[in-house]
Amino acid sequence: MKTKILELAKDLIQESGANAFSYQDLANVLGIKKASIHYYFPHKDDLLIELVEFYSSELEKFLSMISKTSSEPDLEMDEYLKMYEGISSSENKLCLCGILAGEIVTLSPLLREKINKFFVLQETWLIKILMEGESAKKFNLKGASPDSVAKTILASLQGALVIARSLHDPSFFKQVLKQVRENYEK
Amino acid sequence: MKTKILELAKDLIQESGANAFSYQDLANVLGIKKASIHYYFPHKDDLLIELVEFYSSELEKFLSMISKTSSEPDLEMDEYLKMYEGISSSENKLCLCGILAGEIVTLSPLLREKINKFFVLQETWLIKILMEGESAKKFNLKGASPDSVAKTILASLQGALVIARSLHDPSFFKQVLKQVRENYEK
DNA sequence: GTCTATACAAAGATAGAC
DNA sequence: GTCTATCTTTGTATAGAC
Repeated sequence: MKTKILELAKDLIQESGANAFSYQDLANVLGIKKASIHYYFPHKDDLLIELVEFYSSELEKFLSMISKTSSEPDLEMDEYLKMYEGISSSENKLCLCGILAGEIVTLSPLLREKINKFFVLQETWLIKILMEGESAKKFNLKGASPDSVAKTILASLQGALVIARSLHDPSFFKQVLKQVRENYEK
Repeated sequence: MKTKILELAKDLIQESGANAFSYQDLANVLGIKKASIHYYFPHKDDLLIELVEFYSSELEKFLSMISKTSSEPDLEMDEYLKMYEGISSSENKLCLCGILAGEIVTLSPLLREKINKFFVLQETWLIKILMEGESAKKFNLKGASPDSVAKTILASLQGALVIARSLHDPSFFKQVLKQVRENYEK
């Protein structure tokens, strides 16, 4: 049940954010009473923290899976971008940490840290891949630092998710994605 | 007083979002009772709609002011990007419509339309400037369409605002900004 | 582990006095 | 226009029975 709660909370928050979703929403879908959810997560913050940890560990697994499956930087980057495409094509959802970052001011200090680690994790991974791709002559950063390009890719993807969803325009995301590749492709 | 309410609501929402701010918050700062705010804006949605209209008209004025002051596309673009830098350097704030877009699922249909018009307004302006810059041989879009580049600039800036604020790292925004220029500079 | 019941606070909103 | 007072609903949370 604990896992079911986390999975559902993830979906609901990716749609509405942390402030607009409630234990009642969870209870309605799961067919239990909201008091029962407090058994697993006494405070909402407990749930949010565990959720971000869960989400981050999923990402971590995904990123290391990529590196094992395909050893070519360009293919690894493709897999990474495909992950974002998946979020964009799932109706009405954003990246969990992207939507939470928009609410960051209203969240607890510990939760903020966890969210920030999520971004740093991606940035670090991107830098690594970009450097590998450059060394292997697969990428061309056109004089920019891997650091700058990594940050820009991350920002573009997160921003594109938000705007594309708002506009109900999946092609918005796709166009940005295509343009993002220009930052590192030869 | 109506203007004061709008100005304050703008600040509060740019920090916390529409769902996490209340009439009580406004009343506390303005030194009046929350019932008094209902006199100006019977429903919260009324306030939000008028606020987005207000914010969009400010943007519209700003964009046409740019075009009158400096007639060079590259300088106009600089002014536009400076506006975003201003948001990023104002502690804890995002673009009003950026933060609302993150909450879009929880907002009224009319409000959604207004928010979307805000993005379209910027995109349209960016396309125009990019095309002018290309014609004047000031910009180089490297084979990409003005449309794609405009969407990417918009997404990058909005995403960078969110992440930079979350990380408490103004340099994150600055690095992305520098990289964004690579999309159109010669 | 899930329930009922309940406490407590906050939010959006309205009525009517001044 | 602003106030007091009040209503209604919702959200977070806890106590204690089963």
